[in-house]
Amino acid sequence: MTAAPPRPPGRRPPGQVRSALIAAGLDLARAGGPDAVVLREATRRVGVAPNAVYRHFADLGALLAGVSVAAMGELARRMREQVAAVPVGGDPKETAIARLGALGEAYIGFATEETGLFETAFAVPRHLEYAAGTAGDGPMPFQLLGAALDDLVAAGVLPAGRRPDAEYPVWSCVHGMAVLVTRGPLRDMPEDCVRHVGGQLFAFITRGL
Amino acid sequence: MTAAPPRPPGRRPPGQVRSALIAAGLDLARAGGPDAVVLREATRRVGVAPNAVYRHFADLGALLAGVSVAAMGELARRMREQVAAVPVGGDPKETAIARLGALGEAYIGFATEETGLFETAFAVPRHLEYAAGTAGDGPMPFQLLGAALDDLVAAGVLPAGRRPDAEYPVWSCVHGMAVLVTRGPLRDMPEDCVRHVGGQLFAFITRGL
DNA sequence: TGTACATCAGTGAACGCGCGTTCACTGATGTAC
DNA sequence: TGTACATCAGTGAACGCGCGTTCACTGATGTAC
Repeated sequence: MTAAPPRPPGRRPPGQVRSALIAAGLDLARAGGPDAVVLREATRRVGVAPNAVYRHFADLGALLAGVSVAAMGELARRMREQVAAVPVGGDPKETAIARLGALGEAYIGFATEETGLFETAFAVPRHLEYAAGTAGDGPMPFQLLGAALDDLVAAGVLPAGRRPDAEYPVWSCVHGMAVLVTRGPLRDMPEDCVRHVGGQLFAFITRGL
Repeated sequence: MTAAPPRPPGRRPPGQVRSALIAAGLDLARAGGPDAVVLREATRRVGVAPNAVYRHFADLGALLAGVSVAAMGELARRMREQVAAVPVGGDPKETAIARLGALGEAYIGFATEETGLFETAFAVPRHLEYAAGTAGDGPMPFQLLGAALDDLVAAGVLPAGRRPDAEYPVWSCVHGMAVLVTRGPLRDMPEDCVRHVGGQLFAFITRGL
């Protein structure tokens, strides 16, 4: 687990060590959450001396921040995928609602299946990236939710007067359930029960909008 | 910060060291969350040798669990207080709704003002205590929410058919907002903005019920 | 009432651990003349 | 085209730190006879 394939010491192609450190950090985060992202272990996995990190990051915090952003990008990627899989061409109202549901399912699915990454994504304050939108190769979760809500308004499901700041209640619901179910008191609720509660939550949200 | 008043070494009244360790752990948790609950620092504050802990707890995990339960009890106490402050005798519907609002406000207030304790309360899985109800000197948060929902049914606000498991969506909403606002991406949202979003969330919940 | 003894909450000293970080260095790469 | 030199990504060794835990101990408290 701690050994990297034996590598001749020396210089690597530019940028490779940096991205390898992020990747190793992601693996550590996947397995153990943000606290498991540890400088020395990351360097061991990359096959590099511990202090080599400082050529690419100011300190451990900077590395962790990079890992956190990557984890958030991974969540966003998954949300984008799942929303893109919603069939188009049917009733616009139903399509818009289904898109919102797909976002929520992706969010909770990611939290459930990749709990360590999920935690890591929220472990470091990265206000700028979240607000500005694209930290990866596409819109981030908050923007995706905003777009889905705009669709709901366009489809006539959500009254325009309730649109402003509607992100927050919806996000709160879904994030709260994700946290309660993965790290909170509901953490070992059986899976079908989680599914049931998830469906209930979705009904609750659509009523609330 | 690390010094305790000089104390003659030796035996203390029974149970005192144990509760002092929990109290010291709570102080550490208050200031720095669950990761700050550290065995040696707790013993320093109590004025006792580090290994004295093992007379009262199996290990650090057991101490942390005790601190966690105490923190959860503190949250519950605050919720009970705030719900008891809701004036009675008016319209039963409005009273029942106001009680639910008081619970939510207490929850988010606690998360905001005592973020370290809030995190610590949820840091350790204590399924038994949560499920069984009273870990402190009164009902725990989950039971309080259940009672408030029962009141809503009795007052005719919440249709009885939607009562079963209604705890989960509501809890998710409130918990999610508490997390997002204290440790999540919204962590340094200005206070009046948080208040606004909180009100919006409450409206969202009452619509959803 | 007095005495022997078990219990038990405390002590001091030490253990090994893995961590983040700093230092002075080396040697390859790329650039200026 | 060749040579001197700056840049920079890597190295090995060491630093101090605070942690959780274990060990053999001591001395007061409470109990049995």
